[in-house]
Amino acid sequence: MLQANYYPESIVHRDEFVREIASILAPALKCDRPSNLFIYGKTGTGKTLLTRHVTESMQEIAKKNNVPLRVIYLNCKLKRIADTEYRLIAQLTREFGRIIPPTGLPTDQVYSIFYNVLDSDERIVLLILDEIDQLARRGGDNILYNLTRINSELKNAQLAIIGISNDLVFVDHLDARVKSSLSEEEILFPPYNALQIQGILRERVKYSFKEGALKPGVIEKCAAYAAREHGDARRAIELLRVSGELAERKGCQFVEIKHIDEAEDKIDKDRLNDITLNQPRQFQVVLFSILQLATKRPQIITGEIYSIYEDTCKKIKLRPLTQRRVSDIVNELDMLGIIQSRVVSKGRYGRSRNILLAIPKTSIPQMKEILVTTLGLA
DNA sequence: AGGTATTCACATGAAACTATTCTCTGAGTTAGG
DNA sequence: TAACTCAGAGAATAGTTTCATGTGAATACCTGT
Repeated sequence: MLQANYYPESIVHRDEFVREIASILAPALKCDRPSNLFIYGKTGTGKTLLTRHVTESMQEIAKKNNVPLRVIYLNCKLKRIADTEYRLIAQLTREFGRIIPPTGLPTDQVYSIFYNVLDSDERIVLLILDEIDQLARRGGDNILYNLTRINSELKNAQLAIIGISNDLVFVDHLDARVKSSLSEEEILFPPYNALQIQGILRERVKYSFKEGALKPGVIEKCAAYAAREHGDARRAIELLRVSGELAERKGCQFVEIKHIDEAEDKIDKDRLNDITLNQPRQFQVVLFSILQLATKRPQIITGEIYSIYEDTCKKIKLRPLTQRRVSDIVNELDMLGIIQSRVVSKGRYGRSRNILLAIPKTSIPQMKEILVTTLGLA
């Protein structure tokens, strides 16, 4: 019950935003095109949740009143679904019941199929693009440009876009035209504070824990922990869930504060192991090289990594990648939060990236172990 | 001493390439009328 | 002649390589005092 994809009935501490979103989108219920809406805020602040909540209830009302309203939700980060221009349009077209192959067609052809289905009936379409920043990053902004302009080509249907992003500066990098039309309306979601997170947790606890299963202070501690991490409610919920599982597995009657610490530890470890196991081979080799170096000294630079990396490749008979690519891989490991890197100039001695391991020392041996076995290093 | 100019060791960007998966098209083939 | 088969052309994509250009400050190299 306490899972990330579970959408609660009631929404706590966000009434004003519900109202705001609803009022912006309201014209859709009268068959008018609402303004495009752009919502941004950090992860776990309820952006997606609220948007879906509002649009879902709108859909119900529309159904009752026979308004031809269609809401489409797409997460642009989903690999192989909607993360490129072609796939996005293809997926949209599929939403209208057409079958579009995953590859093989020219993009403009898919566009025109999409125009046709979309325009085949009179209707209002609300397109929710979650993590829209990913889309713009990978595909450039002409996808968004095309989408925002689409209305002028439609005769019957009308399309409004709701963009959701957790990158706060994302809009600034957009083309000015796209920017202005995409954010006709803007809403900023602030992070929750500890008190609000407590409220959210209490609400959820009602459904997923037995009465009195939590020792006093547990919720407070969870909330405090999450608030420290920029008010991410999702994290708080996950923490509570894992604590519950741990307590249960140990046969404890109550969830206690110590379970939270254990849970925190477990979540981190699981995440790390998961990443290490599921990365492509080349990533694993790079990571292994970093680990090798990191045990010797705290600060590492790109050049050192590359030479160790080359040696390792030789050992396991893997064709080494170029330095250029390894540099990118290091960058991606940074994104994943395994390392922390910073570009520094060391004057006469060049310019490089200073790399620090961002994982607890205690889990290094375990990670190494995993890598050694999966890579087949003797 | 103070001021420029160099220089290192990569970073960062853009374009082009490779291999894979998939569609569409049209020529050639086959089977039935 | 209609239906079928199958090779070839063309797309999209992920993951790279190639080529080109950028960069910040510790040093080297002046210059005039």
